[in-house]
Amino acid sequence: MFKKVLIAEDQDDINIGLHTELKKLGILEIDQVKYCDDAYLKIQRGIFDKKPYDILITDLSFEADYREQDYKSGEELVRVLRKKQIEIPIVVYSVEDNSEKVRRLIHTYNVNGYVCKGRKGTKELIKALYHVYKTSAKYLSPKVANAKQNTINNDITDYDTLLLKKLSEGLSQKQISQYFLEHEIIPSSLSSVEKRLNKLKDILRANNPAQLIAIAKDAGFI
Amino acid sequence: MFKKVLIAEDQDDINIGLHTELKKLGILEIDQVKYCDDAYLKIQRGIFDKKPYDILITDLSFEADYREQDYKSGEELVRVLRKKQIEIPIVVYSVEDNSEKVRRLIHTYNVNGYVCKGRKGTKELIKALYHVYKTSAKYLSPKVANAKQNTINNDITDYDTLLLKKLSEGLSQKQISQYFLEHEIIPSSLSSVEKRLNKLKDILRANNPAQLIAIAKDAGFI
DNA sequence: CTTTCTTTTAAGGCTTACCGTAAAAATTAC
DNA sequence: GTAATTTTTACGGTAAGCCTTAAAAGAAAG
Repeated sequence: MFKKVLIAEDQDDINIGLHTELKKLGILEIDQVKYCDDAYLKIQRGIFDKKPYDILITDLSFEADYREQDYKSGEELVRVLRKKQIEIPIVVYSVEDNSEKVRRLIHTYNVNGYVCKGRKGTKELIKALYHVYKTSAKYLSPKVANAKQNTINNDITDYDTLLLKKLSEGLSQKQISQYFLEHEIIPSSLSSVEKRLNKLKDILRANNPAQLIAIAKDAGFI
Repeated sequence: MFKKVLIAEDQDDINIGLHTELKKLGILEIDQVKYCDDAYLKIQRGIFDKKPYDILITDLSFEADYREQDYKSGEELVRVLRKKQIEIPIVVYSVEDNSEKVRRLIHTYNVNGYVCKGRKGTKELIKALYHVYKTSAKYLSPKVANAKQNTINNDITDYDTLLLKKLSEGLSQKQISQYFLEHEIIPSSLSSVEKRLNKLKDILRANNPAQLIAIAKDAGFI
């Protein structure tokens, strides 16, 4: 099994829980950090000292506080690691279950596993660790197993989330069109904004902008 | 200190973490449930057996799964307990930090403490437990300490929240008026719905229904 | 009971959203 | 290069939301 593990997770109760469980697996070196910047530094340090971590377990969302951070989320941490060619095995451990995000992490950043926190989160995490240790295949929680296929992509794009965000900020469709024009985001015409919004209402089964925002908020797009 | 504690929390890693920490405090009987229904039954059973729990620590959000539940959230659990006159001390332990929800829990359901999960969540929870054990005052995490005042948002009535809810469900103003008429909620006219919505937009500083829903969601009214 | 005040309802013009159609521009295919 | 396809933009009519004014109904005061 892995011997030297780094956990990036800001919630302290989860840290205690994970520490308790991983110790039971016989993992001796378990380092835990509450900020992504610390994780990055520790990983770099490990490489420098020729004692690299065997695996990184990271959350996605980290609460912002007084400490200024370069990397504010697990995704940013993963991005910089891969960008710097640091090929440490990574398992993401998060409550998020948005397929698009999972797909991105798996395919773009080549993370080795994605485990959803929940009633059986730690059990699945342990399964994922064994899985990643033994095989080269990706481990995915049952909840997000469908994210493996990189094909079906009728999901929500960055353009869409920006659109929803602007709508939730009180801009009219006309104003959004104007905003897109000014910020050179294409398509920017009122018609296009309308069309996109229509598609979103179709996908999210909303009758009007108000319900659209309600659903988008609940689903976590904005 | 409390001797018999019940924890309602669905995430298993947090359960392990809390168990580890509370055991250190010398609490002998720590029961943990992953569903609100189970929490309710256990509390009832404790009273029936004349061995009631000293305190309930509960999360707010519970993930829905195959098991059908009567009480689907911590708030519903708290509501039914207070409705049945079960005056067990309660500390809510959640990631949510919106003041309106905290205010509602504190004032309407008379919970004894509200602790935000986070980097120092368990430490604060322990502080809250001591606080509730020793005093009759409410314990609030620093993040939500401002929720103590019950003054600010008294303008928003039950009528308003229903209105916002219906709006978020995709009903047009006309349909909401119709709904009110059918359910004998007064005022029900389209004009009145408009007027009230206008006032809400004024209070919550929203430009249009979409932003209104966004703000209401964030503030926890719906 | 009458007057006064507040709340509720009604009606108008005016703006924004919604929906279909179609032209213009950009991609892709040939 | 042209033709075909998709994407983006434009326009027009209907519905919904927005805003003001004012009448009708209810509640409070004399």
